[in-house]
Amino acid sequence: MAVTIKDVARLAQVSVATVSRVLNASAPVRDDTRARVLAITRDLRFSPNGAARTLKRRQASALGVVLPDLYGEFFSELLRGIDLEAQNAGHALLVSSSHHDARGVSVAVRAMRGRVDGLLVMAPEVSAKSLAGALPDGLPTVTLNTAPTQGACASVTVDNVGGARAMTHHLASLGHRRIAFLCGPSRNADAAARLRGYRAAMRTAGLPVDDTLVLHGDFTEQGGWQAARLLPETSRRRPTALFAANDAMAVGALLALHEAGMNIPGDMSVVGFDDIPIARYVTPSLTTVRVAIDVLGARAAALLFRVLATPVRGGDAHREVVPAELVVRHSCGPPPSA
Amino acid sequence: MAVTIKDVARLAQVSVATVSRVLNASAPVRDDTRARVLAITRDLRFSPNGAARTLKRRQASALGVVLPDLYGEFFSELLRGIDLEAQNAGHALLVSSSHHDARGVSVAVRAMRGRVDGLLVMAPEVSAKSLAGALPDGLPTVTLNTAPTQGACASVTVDNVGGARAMTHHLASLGHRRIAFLCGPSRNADAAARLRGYRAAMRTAGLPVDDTLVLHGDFTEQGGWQAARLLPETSRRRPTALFAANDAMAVGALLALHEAGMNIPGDMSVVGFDDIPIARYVTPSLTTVRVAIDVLGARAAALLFRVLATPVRGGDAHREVVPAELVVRHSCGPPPSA
DNA sequence: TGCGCCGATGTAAACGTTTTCACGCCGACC
DNA sequence: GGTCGGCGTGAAAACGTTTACATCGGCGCA
Repeated sequence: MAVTIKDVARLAQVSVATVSRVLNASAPVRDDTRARVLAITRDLRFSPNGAARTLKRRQASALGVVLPDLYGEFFSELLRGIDLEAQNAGHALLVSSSHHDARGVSVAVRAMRGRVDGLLVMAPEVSAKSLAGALPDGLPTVTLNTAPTQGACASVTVDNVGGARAMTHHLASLGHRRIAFLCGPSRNADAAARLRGYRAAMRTAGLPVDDTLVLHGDFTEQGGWQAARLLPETSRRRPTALFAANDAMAVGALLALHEAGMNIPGDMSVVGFDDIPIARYVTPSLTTVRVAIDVLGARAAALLFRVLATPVRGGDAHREVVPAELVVRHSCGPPPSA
Repeated sequence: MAVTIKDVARLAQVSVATVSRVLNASAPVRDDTRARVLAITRDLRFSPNGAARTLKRRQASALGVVLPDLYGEFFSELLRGIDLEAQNAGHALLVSSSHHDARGVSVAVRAMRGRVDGLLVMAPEVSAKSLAGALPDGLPTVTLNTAPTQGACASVTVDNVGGARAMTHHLASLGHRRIAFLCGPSRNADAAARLRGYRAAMRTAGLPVDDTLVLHGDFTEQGGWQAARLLPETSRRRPTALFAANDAMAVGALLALHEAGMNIPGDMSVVGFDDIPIARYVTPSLTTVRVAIDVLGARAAALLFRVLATPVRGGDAHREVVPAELVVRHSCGPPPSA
């Protein structure tokens, strides 16, 4: 029913081989023959069947992108960065989201076999071990922001530790001594890394890491609101600064503290992580850590292409880290006692 | 090199046909045979080659998504809605963006032939005619928010006219008589429809549509800022309300008017369109028109599946409109004179 | 007992490309 | 003038599946 290379060949009175050669410029063809073939191709609006081409060439010109979710600006930016790089290389993107557990990732990945040349996998909530089990054997893969795999799998991560450390240091140097940290989901690798950075910086600054200073959150605005709501009622040992593990929670916290009649940053400093666009618009504007998410995506795609280009699948497990940079706005200041 | 169905067949001591039957449950197979095949499949971590499967089955279990861009929350939400619906139907998404002109759309679409079952195309800046030329013959397509095609092509659009009309009516009923409209890009179909809605409502309210009331913008925050900057200096015929064709521009305008020392909404009302998340967080929070973008995406995907399911390609050109709803916040009020 | 049917399996032909191999032709070289 | 090599082309074999068709044993039924 659909027009195939055979139809073109028949009408142009050449063999299918010649048509293929014309379309791919893969071998010399006489000028008049080429012209005839191209004319028919245009007339029939022929375009080669991607599946057949992929099958024969053993290369799909597509990258698989497996994401835990598609909600919010983070993924939008990530995808944009990836797309930019993929488009440059003439590759399409086969995306699949809502895969939170290893099983989900596994089925998504299996469905992609034979239709993509490589995989970009982001699964911050899946342990390294089960992820390794879910990934296929033959397919080059780059993991994004995932707990480090022992397997020989390239990866790109954000410098969560460095960013969190820089932020904590900043707060400490403003004079804060009791700095609370609002965690993300417990199994999330990003969240864990940020907590580590906070802890390390607190130690370096000679500040105690009291367990009551570490609050539990879930990366949602709602969660941030709930966690912060209880804060004003804390006794005199109340923290003077709140470091939320992501901006969404920081925004929620801002809201809660505001509702409780607190002055930010006068009574308490509140800071976040990610620098989502909203961070600039809340009042007071949010001090945070900027992650160039599109760069993260682009770097991951670029790395994947490099892996694809190297003929030998070296087990060197290339690892890249994209920097995270402190952005100081108006939601933090010196502690009230100072 | 990669493991194929033949390897499985050989090790399980059956024919490839039987393996296929087991994996697809397409014909009865004896229990012990099935068990043997499944065991080997697991052992070898076999998963069928998608390209081969697609080629033979003549169905890809994938949808093509062609977008003008990937920037910002709009596309993120759109994609999420589409993904939701596609995932339900067991389909993957092949996305391709940065196609602003008909040529770009054309190459993107051609690259997808044979790898997708249907197409979701969003190209608000491409005229109906050239879009029709770019779309392939055999591939079912649903256009999103695109100027109505005369071709028999299903489409889903946002009720831009209705939304703009509702907003204009709201402003008029607050007492505004000079309501300025900040346009989007000139060839953008959404922008054009919103302008039409504004004009219609002005007429209905018996208000004059002065040409000096219609400002040119480009849907960016920057553009909104520039357009609004000149506003305070306007003579006594200055508008008392500014209706921006999208939220990004409204936010820019808010900023510019603020910088010029104007009080919003005391001195001037500012409203937008889209209800992007930021709209809630700017001060004053932005009155706007809410478009459930994820619903738009989901509806489009659902419609495409329905088209795919109908065996006869009827030329009925199903058309769906998703409603747009007025959201009143704090950036608008009665005009200063009132 | 013979006929027909069904259930379980194998064989092989597609699907639409790309690519290897072979072939005929022409000009060049010894 | 025969051999050699490159250029343009066609025939056909892949690529990894699914599936129509064939085969074969066993069972029910007349």
